[in-house]
Amino acid sequence: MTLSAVEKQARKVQEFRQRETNILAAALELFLEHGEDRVTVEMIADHVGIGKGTIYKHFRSKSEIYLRLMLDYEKDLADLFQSPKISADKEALSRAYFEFRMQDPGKYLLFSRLEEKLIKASGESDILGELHNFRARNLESLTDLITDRIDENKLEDVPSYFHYCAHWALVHGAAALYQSRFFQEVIQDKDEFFTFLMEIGVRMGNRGQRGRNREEP
Amino acid sequence: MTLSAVEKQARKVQEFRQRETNILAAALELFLEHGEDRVTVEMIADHVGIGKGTIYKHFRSKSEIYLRLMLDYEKDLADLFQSPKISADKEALSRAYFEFRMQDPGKYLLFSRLEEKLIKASGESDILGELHNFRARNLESLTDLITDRIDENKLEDVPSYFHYCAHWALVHGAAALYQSRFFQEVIQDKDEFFTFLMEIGVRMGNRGQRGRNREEP
Amino acid sequence: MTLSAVEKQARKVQEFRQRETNILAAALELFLEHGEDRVTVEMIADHVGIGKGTIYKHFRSKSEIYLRLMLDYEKDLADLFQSPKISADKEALSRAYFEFRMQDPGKYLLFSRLEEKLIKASGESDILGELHNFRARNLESLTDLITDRIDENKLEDVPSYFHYCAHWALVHGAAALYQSRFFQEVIQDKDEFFTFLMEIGVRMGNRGQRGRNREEP
Amino acid sequence: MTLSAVEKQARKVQEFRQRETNILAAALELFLEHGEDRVTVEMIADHVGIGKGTIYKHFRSKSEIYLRLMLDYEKDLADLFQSPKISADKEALSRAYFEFRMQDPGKYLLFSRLEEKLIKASGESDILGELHNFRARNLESLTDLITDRIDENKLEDVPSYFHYCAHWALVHGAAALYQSRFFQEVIQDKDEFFTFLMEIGVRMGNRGQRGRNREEP
DNA sequence: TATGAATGAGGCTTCATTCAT
DNA sequence: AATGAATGAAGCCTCATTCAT
Repeated sequence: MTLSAVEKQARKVQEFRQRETNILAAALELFLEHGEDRVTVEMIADHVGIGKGTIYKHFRSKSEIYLRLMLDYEKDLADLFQSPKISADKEALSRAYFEFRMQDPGKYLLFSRLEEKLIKASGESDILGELHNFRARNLESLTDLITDRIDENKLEDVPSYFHYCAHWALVHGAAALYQSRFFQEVIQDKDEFFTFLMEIGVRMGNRGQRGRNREEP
Repeated sequence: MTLSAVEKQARKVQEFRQRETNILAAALELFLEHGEDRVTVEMIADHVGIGKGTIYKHFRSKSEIYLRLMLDYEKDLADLFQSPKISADKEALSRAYFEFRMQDPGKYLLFSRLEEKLIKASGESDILGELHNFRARNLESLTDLITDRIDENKLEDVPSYFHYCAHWALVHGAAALYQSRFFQEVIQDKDEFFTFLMEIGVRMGNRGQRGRNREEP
Repeated sequence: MTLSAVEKQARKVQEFRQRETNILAAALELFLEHGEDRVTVEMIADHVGIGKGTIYKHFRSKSEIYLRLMLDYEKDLADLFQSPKISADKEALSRAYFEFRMQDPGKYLLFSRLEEKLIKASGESDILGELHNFRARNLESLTDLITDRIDENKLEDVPSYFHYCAHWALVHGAAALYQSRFFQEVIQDKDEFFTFLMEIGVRMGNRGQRGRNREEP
Repeated sequence: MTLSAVEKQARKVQEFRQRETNILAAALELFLEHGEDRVTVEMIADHVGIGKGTIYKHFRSKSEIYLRLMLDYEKDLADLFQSPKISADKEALSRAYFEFRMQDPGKYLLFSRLEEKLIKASGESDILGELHNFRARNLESLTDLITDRIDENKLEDVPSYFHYCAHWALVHGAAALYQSRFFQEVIQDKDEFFTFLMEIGVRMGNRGQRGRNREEP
């Protein structure tokens, strides 16, 4: 009987967590579909099938939903950076990073936008501290990887952040391109094009040849 | 006297036009400073020193201000593409484009954001048609330029939009990078870095060498 | 014709001011009737016959309505203190002050409550500064009056604020008593009683006789 | 075993009562610190260390907590009125009453506020009946005391409620004065001042001398 | 044409109270 | 009896847009 009580308690907690997950999922879905500004807290609640007030048991404000979503996404990215398979291989990592962002460019850009928004709204307060710490840690491991490659003369000898920032820029732009209504009509062969773009990204900053062209005589 | 009446009329028209310019300038300034969502029509009017209603004599809605601003910016870009000096030289054009966007990344990203917003808000209606037509025309001339270079074996033989889209992506990412609060702390030598990035952009997609390659014979 | 334009403008301003007055009057009436917490901004608007938003053209927040009401009331009181007839006669002033507060005890207590509320809500910010300055100025003139009377040996020789604070306390209590549902049933002859109380207030702190006892040998 | 069951039952009841006391104490503390409007039922529960729902096993509503608190306070006052030592001596009683209210003016005013609030909120329903009965009983004994003193020619010959109501007013005002942010800066010597005020209260309404009169032979 | 007062839909958030476990 | 998650009414405030002058 005591066990059953414990079980019940556990189930309750479980359900509560599940609800949080549901809220986040619903919010994300709606944000992606309509844009975060056109999604109200009430819409999210309705979409989950709960009351408006319940959302505020889980999140202090709409902004906190933004934040949680961003954090979760950044954590997923961290897993990538820590994955033993690829975290040691600069090219593999480049590709994995590219693919991570591009597997849902809308999501990536959503978070990009949210970050700006939160920064603007929060004035000086350091709401995004945790997020930025996270990201900084991700980049640290990169620095090592890049420094090694520079020492091996494979990468151009510039500050290591040149390399990863350049890569970040290309990937970010790729996502924006992917989402752009205008370019959607221009880019007829998406797969081919983004493969092309990814290869540029992978080789970008290589010594003696910036780009992916190894078979040069 | 009739002349004076004509003159008066002309002055009036002149003033009216000037006011429009002022509104746009004020709007742009405020959007950049506070973010478009936190700028009200009233703020714009106050900043120009006119009444709120007057703005609606010039623009049907706040969105139309967005649109006009975007259009004007795109026109400036068109001037670049038509400039005889650089429109024939792919590298020069690349650089000029990069610099055009990066001379005020905040502005560029503002319009990027506004475009998304308008698309989301307008549903299916084709508000941005004019803008997109404009842009398409700009790209057309590019296509020729690129095709020629491909024929000369200078550029990789892929559809020409591969080239300019890749370039667009990099530039877009560069702007985002420039504006990012997080990366502002990472990138210590902005000038150097963005020169590095521009050079990547300029050579990107070149045959036999993707990127800039100094030690090439 | 120019005149008529000017007149129109003046009338507009006049109407705008009138509306503000109406809002304040409506707010006061409703606050007194239902208690400030049970009165919504919408109720006030409805009572005036205007839209909710209009209220916010005149006042930044509900609190600012509180504040304006309090300030207006305090100004009325200031007129009393500056009135040449009574401002020189301590007893007359006492009576006038008593009567001022007691002519609408509910109003007085409303403002008393609002003051507490604003202080609690505003944390450290000095919203009530203007109000308190006002009041302080009112008290200054009192200090002189009282000092004189002390020198004439008419009032007990204690710090002058002893006198006016004691008086304040009695008047405040009188107002509370007047409004109290419980004491409304106890006090059968209101006029007589409050006259009695006022006389106590007037003589309070007199030398050799605290109270209104004239028939002392 | 039966005994133990009885004991258990007794302990349960005991604990239940204790919890009620705790709730009331926590509520009072929080109301005093933050103001009753800014204290939620949840805050009270947290402060006691129990669940929010439990509070509703003890009190039907938040208002009922108000009521119980007020009643308890009024009971404490009743003890004073019934205390044999002072209940026979009008002056001692005056002082004791003054001190009772002034030993925690914030508490006194809190209940004063709550009473108004409940009256306003309850419309016509007689929620405060019990409280008022209580209070009326307290005053009855006073009436006798005062009547005696009037017969002895010590107090002015006015309805006895004149005397105690006047006193009530002064004490109430004293409490308000004590709590007032504005007067806190004015009154530099609190102890001295409130002693002064109390003495006024004690002698108030005395025959031939209203107030304390030191130079009496 | 210029104005700016008026509007009211709509968004976010709070919190007393309920109720299933 | 105890719990605390869920609820939704209700309140405050914003702001794009309209319209009478």
